[in-house]
Amino acid sequence: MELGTVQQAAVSCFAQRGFAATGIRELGTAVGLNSATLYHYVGGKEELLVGIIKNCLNSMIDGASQTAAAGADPTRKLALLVAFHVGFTATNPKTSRVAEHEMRALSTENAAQMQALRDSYEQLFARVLQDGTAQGAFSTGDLGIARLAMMEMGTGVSHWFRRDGRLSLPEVQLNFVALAMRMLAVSNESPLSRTELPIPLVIASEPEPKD
Amino acid sequence: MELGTVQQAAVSCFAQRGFAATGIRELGTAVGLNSATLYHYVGGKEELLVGIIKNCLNSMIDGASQTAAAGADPTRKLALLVAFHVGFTATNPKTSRVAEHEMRALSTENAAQMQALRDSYEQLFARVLQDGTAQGAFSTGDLGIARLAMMEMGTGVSHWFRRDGRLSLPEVQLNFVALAMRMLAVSNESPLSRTELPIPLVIASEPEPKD
Amino acid sequence: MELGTVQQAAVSCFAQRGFAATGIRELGTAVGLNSATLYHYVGGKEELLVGIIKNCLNSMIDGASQTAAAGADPTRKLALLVAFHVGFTATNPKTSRVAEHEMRALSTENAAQMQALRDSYEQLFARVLQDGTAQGAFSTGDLGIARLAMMEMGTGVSHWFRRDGRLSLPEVQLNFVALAMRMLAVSNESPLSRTELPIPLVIASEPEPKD
Amino acid sequence: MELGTVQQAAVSCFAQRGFAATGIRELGTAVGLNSATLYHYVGGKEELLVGIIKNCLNSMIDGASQTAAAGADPTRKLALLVAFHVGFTATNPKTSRVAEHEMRALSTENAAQMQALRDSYEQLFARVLQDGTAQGAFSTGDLGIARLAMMEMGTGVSHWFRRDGRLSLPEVQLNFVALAMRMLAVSNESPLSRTELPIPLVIASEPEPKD
DNA sequence: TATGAATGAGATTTCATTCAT
DNA sequence: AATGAATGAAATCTCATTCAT
Repeated sequence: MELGTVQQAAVSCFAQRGFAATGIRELGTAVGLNSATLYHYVGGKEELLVGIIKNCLNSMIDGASQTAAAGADPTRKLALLVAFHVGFTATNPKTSRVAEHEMRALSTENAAQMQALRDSYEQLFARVLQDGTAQGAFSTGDLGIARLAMMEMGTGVSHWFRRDGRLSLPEVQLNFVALAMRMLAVSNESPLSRTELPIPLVIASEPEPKD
Repeated sequence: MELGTVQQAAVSCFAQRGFAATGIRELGTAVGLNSATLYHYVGGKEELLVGIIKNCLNSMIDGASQTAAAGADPTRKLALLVAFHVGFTATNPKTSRVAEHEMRALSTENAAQMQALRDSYEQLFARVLQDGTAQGAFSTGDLGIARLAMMEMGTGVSHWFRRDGRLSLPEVQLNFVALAMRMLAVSNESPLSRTELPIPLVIASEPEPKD
Repeated sequence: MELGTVQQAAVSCFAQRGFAATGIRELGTAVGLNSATLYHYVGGKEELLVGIIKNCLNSMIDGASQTAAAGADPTRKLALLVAFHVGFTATNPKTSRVAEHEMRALSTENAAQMQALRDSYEQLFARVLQDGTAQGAFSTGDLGIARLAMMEMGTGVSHWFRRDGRLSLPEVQLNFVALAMRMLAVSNESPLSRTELPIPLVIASEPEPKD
Repeated sequence: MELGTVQQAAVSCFAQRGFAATGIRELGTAVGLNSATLYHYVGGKEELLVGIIKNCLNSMIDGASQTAAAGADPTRKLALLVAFHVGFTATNPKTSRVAEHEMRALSTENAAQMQALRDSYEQLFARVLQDGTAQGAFSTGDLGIARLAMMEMGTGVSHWFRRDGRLSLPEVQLNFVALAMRMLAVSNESPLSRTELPIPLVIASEPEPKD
């Protein structure tokens, strides 16, 4: 029995019913383990959640950092970030959702640590937007609103994207890049070709889509 | 003791801690009532939540319908809808959030009823988008994505808007209208003047911002 | 259902099996209450124990203070204290035992509070012994040892005294007074007549002897 | 890894927190062993306790028998027994305490066996007291009470004696002998010289004082 | 000799809810 | 309108113990 398996079951339940509404026995049943045995693998319900969120946010930070580094100018950097964000969210929808709105279930201490990670991630976007604005590449009414709107839009992908849906992931990514470019009044709507899109990875805690 | 007061306390707790993590005794304490007394006002924990969500969605549907009716063409209709959505969400942030993601806590039956209401609301947007596209007023990669992105963006407002923040509500509304127009390749970014913006109402279940 | 009844059941169990080995369900059964209902009366297992110990020690302090005040000189004061201590212990044997050696089960905070009370009680004896020694009324090898031995002796009564045993309580009290007098080299072995003995009270938490 | 080491750790925990409140994993940690490994050395939690108590009581019986045998008359025999009892208790305070009041944690069967051993030990004192009384060497109000008081007094030593305290062990022993002599109205308060005092041994299960 | 994995039973405590008053 | 008392069910977590390795 691997930790990832337990995390997958947990994410599956947490995403559907919520952390507080999910019992630890339920999780045990889901992975075929006695509830007491779960405590062998994870120290407790909160530790389990912390582990999931921490892994998720670290993957996001690492992935976004590396992706953005490949962009030569702010416009391309931002396009890559948007594509990454959408890609990650679409590829790890349940983990993303759990990482986003079960932070309130954490104790003060853990919540602070996780919030710091999330802030790091959002800073990656904020910095590129600032750089681009400073260089005159972007133009928008309010920079803060644009950033928030863009991130929220991408995050929302987790609610509706289906791997076998009408649009493929690259199509969705390109669509969002185009929306972002318009929001920032960039003339070239397609700074990225399809082959340049970052290819997202499935992280350990993401359950099979059917779960 | 009025029902609205109880709902406000409930929304305050549900928005912060979540429905499942909020105890009925906690709510009693919050409004200065014995937990048993709450059962005089609300039939139970789920009924309380249902009442809140139903009121909220009905207000949204009514408000959006009336607002959109005032628009002469699809472009103005959509602008009004976006402004309304942002306005409602910013004015009733906690109730909106609860209505959005505590639906999973409902029993199958209640969940279906509420989902039907939400679908009605989203249909208002979908119809205008379709009309406008048919008339050649809008142009975008994918209509479904554009709609989802627009709604998600607006919903996200509940997470960060503050009445005493850097931007006033009308400013935020106009900003979002502009973003939407760009997303749909409408040439006129400002189809609405500030005086034409719908003025949102605070609904009964929305607690004071400080709560 | 009264608090005293719950305390009696608790003391009965704690004295026999120990605090840690006694389940809260067991207590519920003993008083004919659902385990959840117990939390209506006592806030928790530890609060229950704290309540018992606090009552017991306060009764001891009050009783001993008042009793000693009736003695004119150190010799009579000490005789009265010994008689009181033996009387209290014999009358409330189970509560005494619980109050004595389940203090280790308390949290640091509660333990400190209770220890302070116990110290107050022991000070009553220490002060009289010092006064008597200063006045030349007592003579013994080591004052500290004499005090500890005397108290331990009296406490031990809880292990063997039976109300219907070979010796009546006044007889036991007089016996212990005599032992104490000898230990302190007081010439008069019987400074108290039988009618002067303090008559101990049964405190609320002490269960019926048969329990 | 030796059995004695495990017993020492166990006694240390049992004396401090009590048998029921001490986990077997806790013991494992204390001796640097996996909890499963403990089952190689001791058959289980109760067997561990039984082993400790049995060793302790056997040491007491053997030591007291041999010590008493060296006394020529009841007075000296009793003085030696008191000195031994105090010495043993002061030298093995934690094991003594555990052996005394964790017997209640044993199953009926084991409890009966251990009680039989304890009875043997107490009989050693009872017999000497009877002999001495028959010979007119002792005089006291009630023989049973005197015996119980004497033993309790000695047992209490485990609560306060410190090897580096104000009084050395021989001093304490002589003090208690004197108290006992007075309690029995023996004219010679010091039937034993300091060199005649029994020198107690540290038994295998007694942990280092600092533990 | 030593251990990680596993578990059934049971620990304390909280929950939403009902009901007599 | 309001509440204290009561409860069955379920929550999280710990326990002593076993067993394959």
